[in-house]
Amino acid sequence: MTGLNELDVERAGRAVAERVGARALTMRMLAAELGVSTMAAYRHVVSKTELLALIADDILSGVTVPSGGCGEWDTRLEILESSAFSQISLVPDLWDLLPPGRILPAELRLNGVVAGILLSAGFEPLPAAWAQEAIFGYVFGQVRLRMRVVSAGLTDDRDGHRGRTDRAEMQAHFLYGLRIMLAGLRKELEGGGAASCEVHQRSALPSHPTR
Amino acid sequence: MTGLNELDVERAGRAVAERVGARALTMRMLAAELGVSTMAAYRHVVSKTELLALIADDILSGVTVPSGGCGEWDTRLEILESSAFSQISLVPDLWDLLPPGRILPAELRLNGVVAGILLSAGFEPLPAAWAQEAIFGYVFGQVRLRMRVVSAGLTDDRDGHRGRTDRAEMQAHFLYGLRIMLAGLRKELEGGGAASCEVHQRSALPSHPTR
DNA sequence: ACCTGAACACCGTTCAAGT
DNA sequence: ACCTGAACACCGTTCAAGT
Repeated sequence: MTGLNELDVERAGRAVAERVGARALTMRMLAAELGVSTMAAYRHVVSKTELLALIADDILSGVTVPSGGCGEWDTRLEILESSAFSQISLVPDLWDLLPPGRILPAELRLNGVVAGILLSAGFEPLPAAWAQEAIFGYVFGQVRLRMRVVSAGLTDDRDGHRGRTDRAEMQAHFLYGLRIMLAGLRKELEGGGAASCEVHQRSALPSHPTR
Repeated sequence: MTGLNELDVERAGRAVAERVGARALTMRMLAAELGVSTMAAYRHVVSKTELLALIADDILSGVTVPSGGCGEWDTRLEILESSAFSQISLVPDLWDLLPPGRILPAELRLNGVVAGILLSAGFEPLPAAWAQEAIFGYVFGQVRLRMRVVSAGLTDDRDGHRGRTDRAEMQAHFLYGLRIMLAGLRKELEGGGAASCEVHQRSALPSHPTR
């Protein structure tokens, strides 16, 4: 046929990464998946790091963006962030290996959507940006925590459907915390900015370990 | 002298990791820091992974645990988690490289403290556990986000104290989201469990990317 | 233009020696 | 018991050839 193209490489990379995790993914593995020599992929992606960025962008593009008339702002955020959580969970380790200081196009788009939802809810621009980062931080942190927990609890793995139960439980835990956060945001919206006061008060937090 | 011991190795490892990050830390670098051959450290730590676990445990041991009479439950949580945030931020990449499914002793201890604070606040055991995981997830997620942002914004780095400003701003953003979360928890405590309802309702979340 | 195979500069770690 | 130096099995990637 007419040879590889970037999409082939990205798809194969994503497939392998979903199976074994982004950390274990190897350029040689990728080549084997494509049935091609080790260096062939480099004709279409400049580096492994860049390949991972492509995959991550693709995965974030799969996040469900709720339409405007899809309920209150908090329901819309819940839909979006739940989808983000399950999408991000698809490829283990991927978000540990992304090039630092690099914002993916899909990430930017999602940030815009979330900011829009928060603004429509009545937040001022600055608090909206903070809230958006707080939520995103929560999502990423939960993905990380879940990975660690899942790895830890493989003892009762006798029947095959334990993994399924775990996924549902993961989602439940994630949703619990997300709703806590949304409740806090709702309160912030009504009560008027209790969270942002006195941020500069405690300038020197204890950063010296006791050892 | 009487040679190396585990503490020497851990301290040198931590020092190097704080400078260059846990990802860039190399066993050969560590040896150079210790003024010793590449393999010498292996007499005292079984692997690089285990060394990182030691460092991480040490760092978490430095988290400030507020004493019982130190204000309301939410103030105590704020103190503890702020300290956790700044401690965890000390060594870049460390929490990306920790052995999966491994709970550190210091982590266990902190979990216990947080759980105790939540129980004393009036949470039932199960919601307390969920809330604790939600908070921890947030903390880890913020550390990750901050690393990415700091790396991204190195353009206006002309005067030397830009890093300081960033650190303060990081803390401010972190605190904002944490207080949102605490406000949500307070509401949960009063209003009675709106967050945990209907977690099994939406069994199949959209996990198929549009591509 | 696209692919290959050998090679390079790393890495964590094993192993046989040295003291 | 502790340390060393060479070596091994990987990695991502460069480079000179091949078609």
